[in-house]
Amino acid sequence: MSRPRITLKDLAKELQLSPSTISRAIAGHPAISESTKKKVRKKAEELGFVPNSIAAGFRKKRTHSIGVIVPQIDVHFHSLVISGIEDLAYREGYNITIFQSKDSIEREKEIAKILQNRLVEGIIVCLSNETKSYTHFKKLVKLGIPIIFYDRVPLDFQANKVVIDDFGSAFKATEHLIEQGCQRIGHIAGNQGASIFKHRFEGYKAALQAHDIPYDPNLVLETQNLSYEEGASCAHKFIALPQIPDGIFCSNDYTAISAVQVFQKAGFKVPEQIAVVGFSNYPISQVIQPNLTTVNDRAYQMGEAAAKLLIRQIEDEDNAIDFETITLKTDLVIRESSLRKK
Amino acid sequence: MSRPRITLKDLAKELQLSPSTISRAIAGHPAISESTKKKVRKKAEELGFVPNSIAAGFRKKRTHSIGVIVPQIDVHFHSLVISGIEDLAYREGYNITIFQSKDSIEREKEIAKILQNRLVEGIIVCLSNETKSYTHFKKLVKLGIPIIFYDRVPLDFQANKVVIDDFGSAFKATEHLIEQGCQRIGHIAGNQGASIFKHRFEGYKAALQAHDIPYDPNLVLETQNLSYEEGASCAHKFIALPQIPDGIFCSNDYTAISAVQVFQKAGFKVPEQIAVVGFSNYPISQVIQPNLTTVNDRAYQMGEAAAKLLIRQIEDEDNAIDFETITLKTDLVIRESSLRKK
DNA sequence: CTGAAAGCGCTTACAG
DNA sequence: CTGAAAGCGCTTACAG
Repeated sequence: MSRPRITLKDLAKELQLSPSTISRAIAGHPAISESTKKKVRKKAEELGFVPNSIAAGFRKKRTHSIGVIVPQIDVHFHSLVISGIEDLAYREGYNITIFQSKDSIEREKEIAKILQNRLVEGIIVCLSNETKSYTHFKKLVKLGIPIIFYDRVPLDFQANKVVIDDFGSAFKATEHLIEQGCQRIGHIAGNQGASIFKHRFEGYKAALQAHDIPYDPNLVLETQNLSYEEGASCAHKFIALPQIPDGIFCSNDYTAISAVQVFQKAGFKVPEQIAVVGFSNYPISQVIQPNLTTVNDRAYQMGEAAAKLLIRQIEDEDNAIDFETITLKTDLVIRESSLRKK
Repeated sequence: MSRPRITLKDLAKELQLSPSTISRAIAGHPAISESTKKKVRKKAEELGFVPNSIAAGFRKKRTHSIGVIVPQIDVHFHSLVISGIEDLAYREGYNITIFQSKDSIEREKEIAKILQNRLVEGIIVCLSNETKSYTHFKKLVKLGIPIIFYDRVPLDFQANKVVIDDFGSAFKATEHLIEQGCQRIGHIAGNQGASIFKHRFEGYKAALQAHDIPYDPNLVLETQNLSYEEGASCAHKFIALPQIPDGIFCSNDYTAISAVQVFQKAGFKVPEQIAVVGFSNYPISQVIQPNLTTVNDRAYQMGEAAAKLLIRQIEDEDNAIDFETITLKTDLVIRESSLRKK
């Protein structure tokens, strides 16, 4: 398909100048006279010269490429994060190369291996949910490639991380239910093996305590994946309790929405009889009836922050920066599903 | 950050062999003896040698990189397409570099300019909705870079395209409403400047005609962006008609969902009084009540098909392939919102 | 089976 | 202000 491309050398021959001069003229080097620059640019335009940035990058040992590893691109949270990464990277002159681990530790390891090859100057990762050890990433760090983790971050591993304040978000969400008059608040929890869900659970408990509401373990249901189906089954369990909760804090929007639907079908009014709060502010939360109160987890900003931090590390020549953890604030988006007082 | 990396030369010196031999041994060249290969691999492992694939790619004039330009990553349709592209590319040993045009023709042009630089071997594009002329892509084609368009594809421009059968999908969807007993079927249409929405409109009309139902222009409402808000306002207009439609075919799921909600709030039963069909099979369509009947537009398969076609073109050495258009089949996912007969 | 040499397309320290 | 030369880390046609 590709026909021979015009190179610096071709331009040089054509203009009776040295390749060095052409290179400098194209790059806008101050030592080159304006008249030469003009001549070179005109000829370059005429011949359709486009610098081969692979060659330049190879020479300068730069690719201006950032690797991104996500479990699954079409999960809305991740696509929003990627959008934030891309926007910031684009502004800063970097491009992003994306890989999906498909939540498989094997594939994540393969990808990590590929990325040893100098294709990217740094990496942004959300761990697969199978990942328990981080040796494949340690190898990359050892090779001098900076890595930023976001959302699902490694625990026992010194690294750069961007996370949200899960504890504080859960605290605020639960407190909001209390302020709406709820006294018996349930919690649909994510897998407690993951720190983010543990922190949310703890924020929930702390809010109860802060308001002198006794903690009742029967009101907390742990799920595997916070799936739509699990949300429904949790809701059925809540209904089957001797005394039904009057408020539910859910660790994501899917479970919150399916719980709302189960409650409604069973004849309970949301929010009047049971108020519900979700987590993540998925687009769907503003579409279902009633609109769902939820925590805006700032996925886009998380992507921006991760990219900004990574680029800073890449360009930090004297390697002065140690590891850094950025915690992003969230806000509670109050909608109809929890609003009893107007 | 980066410490000096081990190169072929280092390995060669260490093992008293020539760089050529090392290169061949690592690549598994058949001419090299097994014993040498074993020695080289052992030493490579020991010193942590990782081939610099940028250097190799530069030398071989290959990057194994595919560029993808989408309007917006966090639009579910596009993230699903990207997921399909990534999966296929990964299997074939390519990586994907992603850019967002943000539906801005300016940004799309900038990106096209960047991609002249030999970073990628081919490009997959969904046009920005501002794009009317294709000179920026023609330049890339002239440079020998293969391009595949998907979904929003250029009309008056010879190119490789992957699309779905919009006409046939709309026909099937409308016919389904007729089979459910609808006799007065409305249509919420997308911007008729876009071919995909025009084809859907035409499929709708053709189905009516095929079943001897007169076409009534009052039952067709054109929108700008098929937004949730526009869907609601269309629904209000339908309600205000002297005679309300008993079925609606919508060009996407957002408008379908908001229409359903407006109808329900106004006291109409869906599907009993008004049956509704959407388009795209967004995740939300299986969550809202009633579940939405919709056209599965095979976004993931579209990504796979585009990547497959592109890689074929990249690897088609003698440039034997002319332009190609792939039309994917869709299927109608029948759910509660249109199902009157059980 | 192994090696010496050339070269991919740039950039840049050095020299003038 | 411009040029000659070296080199980034590989691969490969050619030679033996």
